[in-house]
Amino acid sequence: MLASTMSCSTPVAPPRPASSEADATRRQIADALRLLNEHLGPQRRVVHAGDTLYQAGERFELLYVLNAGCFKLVSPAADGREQVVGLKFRGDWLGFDGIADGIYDCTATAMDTGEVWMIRYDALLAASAQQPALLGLLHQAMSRQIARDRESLMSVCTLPADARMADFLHDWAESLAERGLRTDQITLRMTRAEIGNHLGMTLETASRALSRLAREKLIAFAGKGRRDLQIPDVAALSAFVQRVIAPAPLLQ
Amino acid sequence: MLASTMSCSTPVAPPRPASSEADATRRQIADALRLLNEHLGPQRRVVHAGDTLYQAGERFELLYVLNAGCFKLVSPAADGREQVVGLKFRGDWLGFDGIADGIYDCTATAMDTGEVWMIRYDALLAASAQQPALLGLLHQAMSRQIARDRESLMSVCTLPADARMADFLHDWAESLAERGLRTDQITLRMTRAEIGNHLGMTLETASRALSRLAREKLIAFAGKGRRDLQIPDVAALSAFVQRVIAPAPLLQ
DNA sequence: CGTTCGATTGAGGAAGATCAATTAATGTGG
DNA sequence: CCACATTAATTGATCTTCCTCAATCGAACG
Repeated sequence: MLASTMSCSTPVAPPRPASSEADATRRQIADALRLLNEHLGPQRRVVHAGDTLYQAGERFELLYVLNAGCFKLVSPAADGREQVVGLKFRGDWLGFDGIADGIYDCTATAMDTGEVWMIRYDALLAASAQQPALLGLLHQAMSRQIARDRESLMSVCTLPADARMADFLHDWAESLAERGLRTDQITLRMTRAEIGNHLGMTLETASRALSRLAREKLIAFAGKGRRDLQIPDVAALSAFVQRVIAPAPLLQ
Repeated sequence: MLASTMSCSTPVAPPRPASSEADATRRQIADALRLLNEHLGPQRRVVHAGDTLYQAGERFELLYVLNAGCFKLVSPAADGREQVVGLKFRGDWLGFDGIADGIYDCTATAMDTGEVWMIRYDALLAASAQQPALLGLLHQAMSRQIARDRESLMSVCTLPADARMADFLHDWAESLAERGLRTDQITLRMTRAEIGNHLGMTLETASRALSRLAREKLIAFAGKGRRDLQIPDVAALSAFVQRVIAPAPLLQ
């Protein structure tokens, strides 16, 4: 299955025994996918970097569940502003924003080779009459998304640029870890401009933040370009965030 | 019914014929409440300013639908940070964040006298077997919330402080208008610190932003205190946002 | 009537945006 | 395969915005 050969980071066994929490998440994802597969036999679609699943403004019909690869969600405003509002990994659902008004309001673009399962919303509802657990999956995924979006908002609202970048990388690495992918070697498939946009800073500030984190050995650039990076210690990233928040815990 | 006597703004007929769009929203809300009432006969609860429906960390059991009044949602981070992640008005649902893990992860506090309907999540699911429209309501509300949260993120990420404040006031006014409440006289039931927190700025910056908007006649302070304010022209607020975004559309 | 809390306003400083130049990576046509 | 064009990333210099610190004012409350 594609899941084991595609992803944003090199998809081999995790470098260290995954925590039980990460294990739980991975099992949850596997169970969810199995359930969907058994009861809906969803149509598959292989995507390549740059492919879009749907565009803002299109009529909503399908939800997508990501089996491999990674996606970005870009939301356009009427006035031309664009915002990277989210990143999606294996097990994540896409398209919820279309349910309310029958129109997607962002664009989902693959950043990587991957595979998505297409779920007709009406078919899902119909099938969930027989199999209520399907509904549980949907609600859980939507609920999680709401919670995750709030964390993004908090990050942007309460952290300075460097910490925001650290928090972002931490989340990314954790998302990979939860899925059993290695986190010591990840590839950001976004430009500095896109990362900056997502984090509410300019591309220059994003670049500088990465440079500073590298200078402090919290990350390291692998490969030739500066898109592959290495996170020696994921926990050190959140420690950095904490340190920035805590004003002066020393001497007192 | 309480709906007609309580709200964040003086609850009389709208000052001008509501747009058909606002009408549609109002009808949608009324229909949704009727449906919930008929099929679930939800228990009611009257709340007063400061009451909480649930706290972050509590076990999830109930969803709430707001019939009157307004609420704020505050999300606490492990490290002590707090973020006002949303504001809720009549017709809005509260508690979605609890579905995924069975635990609420924010605190819902009334900012006003109001009435909420309590919906047992399991009862809702059970009832929706007979009445699929109930499920539609739930999904629509969750989907809308996801879309709205993204708009918040975009506002924080792309707008300078003044425009962010203008956008915030515009959204607030529009939320009231959609519900048939007057928008020319609204009461912000939050301190400057809370508003600033929600918008990712300090309380001083929030205060200055309000002062500047007042200086430009986009808002006016009513009453004696500075919590009641008047929005002579809601559209002018979004025009202001546009003006800030557009670099220099003149002469060229 | 004083106390307290919230709001406003000012002055100074710091974080981040903008402008600009340089370098590195990628792609293209010869 | 190389020269060249193009796009992304980095870094520096400057300027703006916003934060921080502080003082003052106003309203609400006991």
